[in-house]
Amino acid sequence: MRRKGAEEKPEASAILTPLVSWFEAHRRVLPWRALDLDQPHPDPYAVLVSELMLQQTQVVTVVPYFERWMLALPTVRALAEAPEQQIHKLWEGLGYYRRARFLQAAARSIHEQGWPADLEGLLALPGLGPYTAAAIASIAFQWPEPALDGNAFRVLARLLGIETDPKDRGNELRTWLRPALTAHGPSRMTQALMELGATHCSKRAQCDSCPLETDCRSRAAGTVDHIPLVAPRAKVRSVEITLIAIQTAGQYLVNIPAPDGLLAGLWSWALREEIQPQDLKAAEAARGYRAVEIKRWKGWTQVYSHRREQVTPLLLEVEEPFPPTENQCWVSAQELRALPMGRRDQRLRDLVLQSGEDSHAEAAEKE
DNA sequence: TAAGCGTGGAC
DNA sequence: TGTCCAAGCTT
Repeated sequence: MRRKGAEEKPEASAILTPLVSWFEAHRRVLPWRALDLDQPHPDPYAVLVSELMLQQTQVVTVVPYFERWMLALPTVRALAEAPEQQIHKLWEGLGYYRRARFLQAAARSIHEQGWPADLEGLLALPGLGPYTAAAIASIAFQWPEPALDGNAFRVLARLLGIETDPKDRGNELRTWLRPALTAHGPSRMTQALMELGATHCSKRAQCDSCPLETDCRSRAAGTVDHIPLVAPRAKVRSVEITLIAIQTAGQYLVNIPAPDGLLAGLWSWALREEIQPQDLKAAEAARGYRAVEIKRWKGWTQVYSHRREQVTPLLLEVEEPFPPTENQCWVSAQELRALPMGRRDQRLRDLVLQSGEDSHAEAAEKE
């Protein structure tokens, strides 16, 4: 009896040959990408950094972060020895901030024990899952380990006409793909698949200029737009929050980073959930200080992966600093600027500091 | 196993 | 002012 699927597939190295020549003709220049894809990468650390940054993040977003990171922390050792505040500042705005800490933990492991000698060793590094470990194996070290990201799954599902969720067939697809890595070069083959998925074979496919068009089963069957099958997503919870900057005499009250949870490792403003701005004064008075509202800006919607916030930003002033709670402290404007914050809190920081500059300018004009 | 974890691009 | 998704991983 034939097992459905596996035996019916064409040989990978043959069917993917046009993809390789297309890639060599059209491949993008990326700051982490080696020129010679036949050799091990001259800087495996650059591959490690890029792959962590690229998790769930588009190339165009990563490029400037990668450039800054490599200038500031050009080696495994530099990263291993860097203060946590620095790595979060370099990561500020990129999202999924756990990745920055995982990256440093991985660098510390490599600094102490050297690079792993096999895929299993890479997989044991913090922050490296099946995709990232295989990507580093193939791109940095030329080991024939197929790296299947969303792009590769989409390309292969369409090429082979897989109408179920291709992520459920990862082992089978990796086994099928491995000979193509050996034949065409692990680094080249891995990057060619992802590059096609990111450019031509994206969600809205551009089949006319695809090097695999003639062999693509979903193209022949007219099912390109229905493949890959995607699992339904979880609902996003909506909350209303008031985001509060409290200032006095050039000092600002901020929350010290939490060790886990949303925006872990980042600084933030005081925040009241489900409290309407008009009720805020009473709420603040109950905490033992009297605040004067200086400014209230137009709100916005802050979207996270699993949470949606209606943000009302507010600037309050107190007459003198009061003792902060355990997880808060007062900082100067200069210190404030240096703190790593998520986008929501960056946004209020920009408003507050701009407001401060404006009032100074007004004061200067009146003199 | 399913939920938690950010942000911005493309439409 | 919405939806879908991106070079996914951890717990």
